[in-house]
Amino acid sequence: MNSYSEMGEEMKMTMKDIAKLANVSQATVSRVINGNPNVNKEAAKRVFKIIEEVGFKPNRTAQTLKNNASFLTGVSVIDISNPYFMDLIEALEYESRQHGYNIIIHNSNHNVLTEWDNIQNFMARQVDGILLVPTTSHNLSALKKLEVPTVIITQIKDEFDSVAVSHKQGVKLVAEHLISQGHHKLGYIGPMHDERLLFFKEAIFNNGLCLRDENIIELGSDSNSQYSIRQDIIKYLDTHEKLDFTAVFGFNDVGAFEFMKLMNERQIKVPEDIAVVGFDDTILSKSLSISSVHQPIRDMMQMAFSILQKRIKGEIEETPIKIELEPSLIIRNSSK
Amino acid sequence: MNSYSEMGEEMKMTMKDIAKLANVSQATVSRVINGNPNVNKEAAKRVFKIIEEVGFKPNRTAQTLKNNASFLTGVSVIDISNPYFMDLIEALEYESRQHGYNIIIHNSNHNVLTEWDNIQNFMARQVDGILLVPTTSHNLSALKKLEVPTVIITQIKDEFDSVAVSHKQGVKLVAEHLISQGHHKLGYIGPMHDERLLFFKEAIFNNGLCLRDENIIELGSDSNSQYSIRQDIIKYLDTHEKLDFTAVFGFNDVGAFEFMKLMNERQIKVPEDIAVVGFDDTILSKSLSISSVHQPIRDMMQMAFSILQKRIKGEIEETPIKIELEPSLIIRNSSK
DNA sequence: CTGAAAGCGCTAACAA
DNA sequence: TTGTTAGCGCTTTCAG
Repeated sequence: MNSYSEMGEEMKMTMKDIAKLANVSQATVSRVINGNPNVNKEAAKRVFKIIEEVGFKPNRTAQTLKNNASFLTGVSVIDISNPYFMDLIEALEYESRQHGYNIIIHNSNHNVLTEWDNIQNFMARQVDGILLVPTTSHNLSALKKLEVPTVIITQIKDEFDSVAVSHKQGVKLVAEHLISQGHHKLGYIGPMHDERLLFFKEAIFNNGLCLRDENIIELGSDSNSQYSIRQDIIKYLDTHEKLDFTAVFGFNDVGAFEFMKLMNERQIKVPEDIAVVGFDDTILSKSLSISSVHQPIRDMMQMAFSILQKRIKGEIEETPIKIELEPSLIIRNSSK
Repeated sequence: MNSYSEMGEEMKMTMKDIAKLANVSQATVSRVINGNPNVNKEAAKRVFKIIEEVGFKPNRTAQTLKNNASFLTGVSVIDISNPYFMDLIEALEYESRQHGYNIIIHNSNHNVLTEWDNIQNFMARQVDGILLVPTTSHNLSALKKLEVPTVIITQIKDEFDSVAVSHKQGVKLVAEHLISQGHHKLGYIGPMHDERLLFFKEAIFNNGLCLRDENIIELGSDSNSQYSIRQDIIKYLDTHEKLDFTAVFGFNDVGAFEFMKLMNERQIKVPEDIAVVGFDDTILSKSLSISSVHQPIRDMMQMAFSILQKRIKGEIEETPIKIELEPSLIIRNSSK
């Protein structure tokens, strides 16, 4: 009976234990595991056999400490309950697995302080890189100083590698679609300071129309939970007896979705009375058949990860890489 | 001089650096950080100041190695694209953050091998514990041998701490609800081997009725993606000219949801022609107003995490803790 | 109160 | 082809 199985409670094996069992030095075990060719075939075979038998796995923590590489990536998103970011996470879990990486996921909840906490935690955990959906630009300069490989996702930010869809183009598609459907009075659901609002106004203006302030259903920019979005829309509806627009654009699917549900509840017909278009093309727009701007999430995350990898390996020059993909508009029942 | 400092990249600070700057030994820095009271107030203040100034964070990897505690938890779920598991992940991210833990999330994709990979990876990463939504019971005995603190979630498994909702009770609520609505011919959407099917049959039988085999829309048990579920349902619909049931129970929301959408597409009225009930009460059932069995996810994950913590600290006896919560049925338009 | 030193599990010179 | 050894950054005796 081997000494390792003598105890009822088997201790966690280390290379030292394997070495003893295989009658080699611990360094040789390390060599075998790391595929170093300068090892006697017989010895290697012995080592492999033992490893197999006892199910040994090298301690990644020790490797991280020694190699200064953790194969960990930190991911911070602004709202984990939004299906869009869930899709992002799904894609990232897949993508990182393909490359032997693991991810640590954090929700910043639209909170700048929490986001900074997240970043600090990533650093303490020795992540090799960070993928960030930033709350605002608030933490970016401090993050830059940390000099940790970082790719900003879903937004394009100065001085950072960034992968995103062109919001401007996506919003333009929405505006032109609605206008081409004969809508002249448009509305918007979303935060005031969002670039999608600016682009929407711009696109409308370029078509000889304009977006009236009264037709903006403002959402609080910090608390974008489904519940608070619903409340914000209700507040608007309660203070506006009659809606002065025939088509509305939700800056994201959650906004469009909640609006859609409220319309249903109030017996207002979509698209007959009001057309609705969302953004992100999540399960929300798919389920209620809401037109929405589609983002190629898989591609985006694949690119983001690939850039991050290159950055980690130092394979690319310092100038930030900006990738802006073209979105497409998926037209569904809510706007035709 | 290595390539990093040549490139002007500031090296990562260590306790040694802080010690030098504060004119104390590295051990003292460690004491200060860990709140050891036996440190000169002045010295401590100096150390704190430096730490603050340079933004030092102790290396968690080194701590893990030394302390044999990582404050990492491994989470493996069977289908990350299912909103139900996304809700689970959201709750776990929140819960673990509250306790200073981080989670590593893996998708096993209903694949036993992938699940075992995930577990191996968790071990290599030195997680303090594992939260597992098991694919099958296949890996459980091997997992047991690893002697790592583990809590099984969403299912109750022998020999393991488990936290779940009573599937039996949930399914019973569904059956009784449908029957009380006057439905005598019932259908089921889901895998053949799932316990929910057994419980459904049982509950129906206890009400003097039975579930006919022809009314089972079988879903492949290994590939539960939204797409394949849809395909399975389509296959059934294509081979059954007329549906011989007036109410159907989807073993999860994805099944109910896809069925619902197909009914809409084929102009079959819900609930007039067919009533639909799902399971999990996810955003899917909420969006299409499908009745569904609600699971108290936040509570479940809170309990699961709490048990895991106690297990990690060795605060509880060896006999597994089983927690089975009562589900509730949320009745919506799809069945009334 | 404080510093020196051992060691967590691993990798990578360096010798042999 | 091997073993010995020196750390990676940290915590914790053990002396002083």
